[in-house]
Amino acid sequence: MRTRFAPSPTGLLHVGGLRTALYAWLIAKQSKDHFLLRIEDTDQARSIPGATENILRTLDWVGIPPDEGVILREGVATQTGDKGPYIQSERLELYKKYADELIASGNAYPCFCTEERLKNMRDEQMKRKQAPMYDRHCLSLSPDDIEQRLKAKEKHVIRMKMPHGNVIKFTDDIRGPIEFQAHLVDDQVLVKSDGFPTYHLAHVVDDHFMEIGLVIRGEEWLSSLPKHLVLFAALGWAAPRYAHLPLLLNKDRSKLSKRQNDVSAESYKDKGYLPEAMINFLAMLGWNPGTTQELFTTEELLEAFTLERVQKAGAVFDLEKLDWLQGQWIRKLSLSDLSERIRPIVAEKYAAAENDKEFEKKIALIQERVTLLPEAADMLSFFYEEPVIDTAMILSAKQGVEAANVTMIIKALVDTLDGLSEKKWNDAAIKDALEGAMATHDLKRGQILWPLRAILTGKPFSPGAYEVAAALGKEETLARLQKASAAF
RNA sequence: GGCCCCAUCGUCUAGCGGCUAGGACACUUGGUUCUCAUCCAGGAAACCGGAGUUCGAUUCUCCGUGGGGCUGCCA
Repeated sequence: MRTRFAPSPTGLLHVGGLRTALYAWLIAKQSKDHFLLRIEDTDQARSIPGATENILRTLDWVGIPPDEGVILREGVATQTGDKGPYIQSERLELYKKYADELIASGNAYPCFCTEERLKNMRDEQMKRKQAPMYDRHCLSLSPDDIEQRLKAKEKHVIRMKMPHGNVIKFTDDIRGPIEFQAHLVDDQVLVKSDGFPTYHLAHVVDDHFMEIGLVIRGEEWLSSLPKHLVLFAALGWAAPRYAHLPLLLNKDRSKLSKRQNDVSAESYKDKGYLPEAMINFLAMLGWNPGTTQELFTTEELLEAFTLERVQKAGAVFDLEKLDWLQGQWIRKLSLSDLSERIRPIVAEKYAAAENDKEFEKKIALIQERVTLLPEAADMLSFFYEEPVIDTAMILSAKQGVEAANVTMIIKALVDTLDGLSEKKWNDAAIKDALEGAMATHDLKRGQILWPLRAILTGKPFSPGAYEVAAALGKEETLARLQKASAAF
C-alpha cells in the first residue's frame, strides 16, 4: 500500500502532522511499499524557504524518512521517483489540464465574481441564517459572455459544480460509513485566480497519478471529502481509500494549537526528548495495541499497528505521559548509547566531557535520574568543577549532622577513606569501609553518608555517596573532604 | 446558523449483550533508602441523560445534551 505525507512548507512540522506521517509510514512499510513525501506549496504567500528541509530533518530524527518524492540527500531536499515532480508548484500544467477537462465535461465552470461580491453574498446569507455558499451566479453566464471575458483576460477562478440531488456515500477506514447531501456542499474553488490549484484539485490529481492507495490525513478534512469524491468520479478515476485520523487536542479539548502548546516536533527534540519516546508517545495518542504493552519501538509498532485500532475521538496532548515514556526510554537505552547521546550536550558546558574516558561511569549514576537530556550537564557538574562549599547544607539536623560533630565526622571519613588503597577504590570497598566506620564511631548511616555526599557534590540532591566517591577517585574525594573540614 | 464527526476514571485507553467495568500516566498512602530518583506494595477515581430493543444494556437503535471540526481564491 503506497501512502504519502503531504505537508505545506509553511513552518515547522506540527506534532499532529508527525503522527499522521508516522501512521502513513507504518502502513506503507507493513506492506513493504513506498512512503512518499509531497510538498503542497500552492499557497505562495504562506510558503517559507527552508521549511521543506526542516520537515525532512524531523522525519529523519524519528526514523521515518520518505523513500519516494521529496527526500533528504546529504542534507539537501531533492526529488526521487518516477511519478514526480512531487512539488505542487512544479505541476501547474497538469492541474490546468484537468481543470479544463472538468469544465469541458460540465463538472466545473469559470467564476468571475469579485471578492467584494462574494463577501456581500455571504453577509446576506449569514443575515438570513443560511449556510454561506456560492450562489452559482456565474453558472448562468452565456457561453459567449464567458468567451468574451476569458479573451479579455478577466480575473477569474474555476469552481467545481457539485451534483445537487446526489447523495455521496463513502466508507472511511476509521469511521465507517458516512453520507453527504451534495446540494449542501459548496461549489469549491479548484483553481485560484493566480493559476494555482487549491488543495482539493491538487489532492485528487496528485494522489491519482502518484498511485496512492490510502490517504491518511487529519479529521479536519472529513468535511471536504465529498468534494474529493465527486472530483474523482468526474475525472473517471477510482478514489483511494481514506482514513481520517482523530485530532490532537489542547487541554480544553479544542484543536491542538500553538497558543496553548508547543506544537512543533522540533521543539521536543530541542528540549532533549528522545526520538524513541516521541514516536512511542505519538503512536499511542489515538491508537492502542489492545494489550497492556505501553513501550513500543518502531519495529514493534510495525508489528502491532492496525487502522482498526485507531480511535475515533480526539486525544488530548498530555505531556505528563510523554515525560514518563521519556524516563522509560532513558533507562532502556544501553549505557554507551545513552552516553553518546548526552556527551555532546554536557561537553557544551564542560569541555572535559568531550574526551572523558570515564564518561559512561558517570552516566550510569544519572541514568535513573535524568528526564530531559540537557539536565545531565547540571547533574554531572560536580565532576567537572569543584563544588562551592556550603556549610549550611552539609549540616543536617534530620540526619544528625550538627556543628558539634561535623568536624569529627569528616575526620572519620578522611581517616577511613585514606586507609583504602587506590586499587580498592570502588563502590563495594568504599561501602564496606564506611560501614566499618559507622560501627567503630557509633554513627548512623545518614551521619556518614549525608555529609560525604553533600561535600562531594555540593548539591542537596544527587546520586549516592558511595557511587560518587568511587567515580570521583580517591585523591579528589579526600581533597574535597579536607577542604570542607577547614571550612568549619 | 448549516453540514459532518465524536462521547468509559482528571488524561491516554481496554471492553465488541451478562465483568467486583481492566491497564497506564498523573494523584495519594506505605515500603526500600544518606538526598533525589529508581524500584515494590496499596488507595481514591469513569460508563453524559432519556426513551426503546432485549430475560439482561457501558455495549444495539432513536432523541436529547455536551465537545470538536468544517463552513476561504489556507492547507
